Amino acid sequence: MRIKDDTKREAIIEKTIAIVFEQGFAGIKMADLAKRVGISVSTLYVYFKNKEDLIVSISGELFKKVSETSSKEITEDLPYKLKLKALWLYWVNYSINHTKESSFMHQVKQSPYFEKIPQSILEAKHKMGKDLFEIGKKEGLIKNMDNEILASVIGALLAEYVRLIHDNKIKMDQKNTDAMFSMVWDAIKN
Amino acid sequence: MRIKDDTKREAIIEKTIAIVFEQGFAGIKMADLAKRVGISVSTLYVYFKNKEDLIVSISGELFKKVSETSSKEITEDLPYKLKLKALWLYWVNYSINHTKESSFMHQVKQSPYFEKIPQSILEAKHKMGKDLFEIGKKEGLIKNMDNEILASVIGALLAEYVRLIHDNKIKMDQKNTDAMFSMVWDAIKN
Amino acid sequence: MRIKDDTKREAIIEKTIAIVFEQGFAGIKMADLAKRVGISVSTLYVYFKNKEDLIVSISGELFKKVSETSSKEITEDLPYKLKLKALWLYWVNYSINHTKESSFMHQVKQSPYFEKIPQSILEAKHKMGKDLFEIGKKEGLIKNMDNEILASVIGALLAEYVRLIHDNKIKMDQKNTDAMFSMVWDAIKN
Amino acid sequence: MRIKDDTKREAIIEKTIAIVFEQGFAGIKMADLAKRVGISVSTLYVYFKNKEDLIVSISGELFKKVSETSSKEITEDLPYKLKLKALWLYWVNYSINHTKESSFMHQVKQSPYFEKIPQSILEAKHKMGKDLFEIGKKEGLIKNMDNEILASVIGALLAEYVRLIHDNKIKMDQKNTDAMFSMVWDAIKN
DNA sequence: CATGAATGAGCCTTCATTCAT
DNA sequence: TATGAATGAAGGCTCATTCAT
Repeated sequence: MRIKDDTKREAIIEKTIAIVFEQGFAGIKMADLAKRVGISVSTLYVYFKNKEDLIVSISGELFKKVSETSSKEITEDLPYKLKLKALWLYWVNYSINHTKESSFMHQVKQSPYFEKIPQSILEAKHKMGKDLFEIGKKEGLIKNMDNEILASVIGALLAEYVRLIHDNKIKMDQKNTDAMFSMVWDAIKN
Repeated sequence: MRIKDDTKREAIIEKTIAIVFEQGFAGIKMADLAKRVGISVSTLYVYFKNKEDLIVSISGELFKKVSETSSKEITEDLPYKLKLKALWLYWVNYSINHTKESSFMHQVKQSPYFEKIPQSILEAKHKMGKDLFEIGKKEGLIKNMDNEILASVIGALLAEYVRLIHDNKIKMDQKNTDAMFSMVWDAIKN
Repeated sequence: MRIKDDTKREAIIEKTIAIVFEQGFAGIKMADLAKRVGISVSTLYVYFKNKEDLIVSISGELFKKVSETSSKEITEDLPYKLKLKALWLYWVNYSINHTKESSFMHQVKQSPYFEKIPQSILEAKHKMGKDLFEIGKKEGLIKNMDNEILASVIGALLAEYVRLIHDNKIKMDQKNTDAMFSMVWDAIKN
Repeated sequence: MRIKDDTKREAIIEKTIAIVFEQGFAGIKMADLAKRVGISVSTLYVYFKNKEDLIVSISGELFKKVSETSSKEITEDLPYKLKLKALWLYWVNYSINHTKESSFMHQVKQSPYFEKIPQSILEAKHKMGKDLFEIGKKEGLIKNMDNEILASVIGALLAEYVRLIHDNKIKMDQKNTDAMFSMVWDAIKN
């Protein structure tokens, strides 16, 4: 018996993300997806139980990967603000270079599928932010606000910056990036 | 002949907004909507040409109303920061008190329906922001950035605040509101 | 109380015929028709019981009028062939000058509505043809065939000629008309 | 995987033609059709893209088949008139034995679907007639008229004959067929 | 008589999912 | 595992006709 083809699974994921980027979740039609991947509809169901499983699985994997790699980006021996900026820059770069994946995650967050993602995966992401914010607050560098708020604010401004760049409203150069981060920093600094 | 009931149109709009709040645009089923309103499906088509017309019409009316009323909120004789804060507060209050409408508008912005809204309606909204920002920049009070960016940042933070409140992550009290606005102000101030 | 307006009835009939000419029977939408006439849908139902009644009534009136006027065209003191040609010319002219009415009658004949037309009206039409053919056959001028066949053949060639003219495949000039009639005559003459 | 059943496609076509024969194009209801064939409605859409595709495809196939087989009927070594008569007889027979298909083609010609039939298919049909008429005209046997007219006349008389037979107004025997063809011939001969 | 609102009954089409090989 | 066929369950929209003033 043939073994499930990992390449095929990757292809399905890639095309799904592409479709969501282009047309949103409502744009995922199992038949279209299969055609884009170059397999038959039924084969889709060999790799994913159903449409929801497809989306939730992809979401989980994306969130997991992002939180894993970004936690590695935290360079220990840097002043707090620069440490944050490094992370911020990493995120901006990731978002720009992985536009489709970012878009996917963003859309998932506002969709009913988000609740179906295993809590464990999301917690890892929260943990990292929590640690970082607690340090900043303890050192009196950033506002003493709920982590959720701080994360939201940073996330929102990040998303806006990326959106503006993607829509060609502004360029992503040193100046704009610095300006945008200074807004972020000014917003949360004490 | 039977008299056209203006209440009926209002009811359709109200229920539509409620559905979108609960289940997003994909949740609008003409049959369900009709049932909720207490009319027959075909009657829906007496008031709106089709589903798209329903959504776009409602969107247009919402944006129009919001830009009209909020422009009235700009109190002339107040220092710039307070003027902005007053407007910000108005928006926060509007968003909180009109959660569903806000959610509707937010969702429209990210949907393909947004492009179908008559340009004239959206321009009015842009105009107000533009005027306000130009003054602030001329007086050297806020960062000399593209209006689009400033509006995005303020909008994003506003949306986040409202979302946090709605999700019961934080309370909407004087302290939090002030803190949030200070983040906004710090982000854009010079 | 206002009296049923004969002008209005005529207008309905005229517009119905126009619609059928442009889009066939399937193209008759009561709402469209009303709009074209400039009255409300319900008013349509004041003048005609329903859609079928509308079509059947119009058909009946058209067939009646045509058989009445064309029977007047039979000039008594002419040789048989010329008598027939005169009638043929009258029909051709009528068809050309009343393209829409002709088209309507033609379409009715092939529709289920045809059977609903009162037999009495159609008989008058048959009678005229019958008389004419009987004379021709008695005098040995035309083929001794069933009247139905003769009428069909003449009618078919007439319709074709009119169609060709209407589609601009040929012009309606003396030459073509003569040629066409000679085909008719050659076809049925003894 | 289940094997696609060619019989099924044929069945759909057959039932469609039957419906059109009985009730015209307006009588085609996808649900009824599916029930007649004994499949589900959605299966219909596996074989044909939509209703229009169903009708146009069937039309195309019918016209193609007819023009192919009838062109084979032209026996080379026969005097012109007899060659024409052979073809005419073939058509009459075809029309009688394929009443429903003939009716379908006749109705398509007068419907908006006709324009959707690939030009290439129709051209083959035209070509055959053209060749035949040109020979006749060159030899001075038939009237020097536009091919379109000649074809129309023959077609119209053919259709009438078939209609009369089908409606039981006359029988299809040697005598009537000969008489009818003699009308055709007399109409077009020089 | 005149009318605009209201509606029920249909009809076409889409699509995720399952079947059967 | 892989697949094309098959389908049930919707969902959007149309339209002739009736209602109520």
